Amino acid sequence: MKKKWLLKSEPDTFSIDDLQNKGSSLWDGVRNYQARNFLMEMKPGDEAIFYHSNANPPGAAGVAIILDSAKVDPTQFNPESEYFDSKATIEKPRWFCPEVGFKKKFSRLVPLGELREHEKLRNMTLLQKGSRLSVTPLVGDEFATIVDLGSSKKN
DNA sequence: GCCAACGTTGGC
DNA sequence: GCCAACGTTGGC
Repeated sequence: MKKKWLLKSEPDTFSIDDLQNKGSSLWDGVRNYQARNFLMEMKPGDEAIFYHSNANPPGAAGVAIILDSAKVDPTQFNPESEYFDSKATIEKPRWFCPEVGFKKKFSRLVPLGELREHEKLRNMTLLQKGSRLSVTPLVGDEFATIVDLGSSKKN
């Protein structure tokens, strides 16, 4: 069974356009255990909403597809990297990242405010108070609902 | 830039 | 194991 996810990224760092240009990318740099556990659950063929956080406006920007399940995140071993983790060792890596491919960019960015207003997205993890997780599962028809919004004109 | 809501760290 | 201090996230 294919699962659906939501991946947050700051567009100043890595945007849907960057993913489109590269075609695919390791989803590295996640340094939160709960988010990591979700990354490790991802399977090839799973799809994810690509969400722009810390943007103006923040919102859903497109769709990504998981190309390969999570493997060891190489940035944790690199002292030059901002994601370096001195407590991680080759024998006991802490962080893992899947390979993520570009699927599509929405015809319009669906702003956070509009996601909040949508009846069917009421229980979405992203919208819960204080939710800062950068990787969350989508349930029910949340994924399809957001894709519909991103593929249509604003009402 | 502000600040609420978290997560992590480290002394005890 | 508790918890205060600190750091980060992310909307506004």
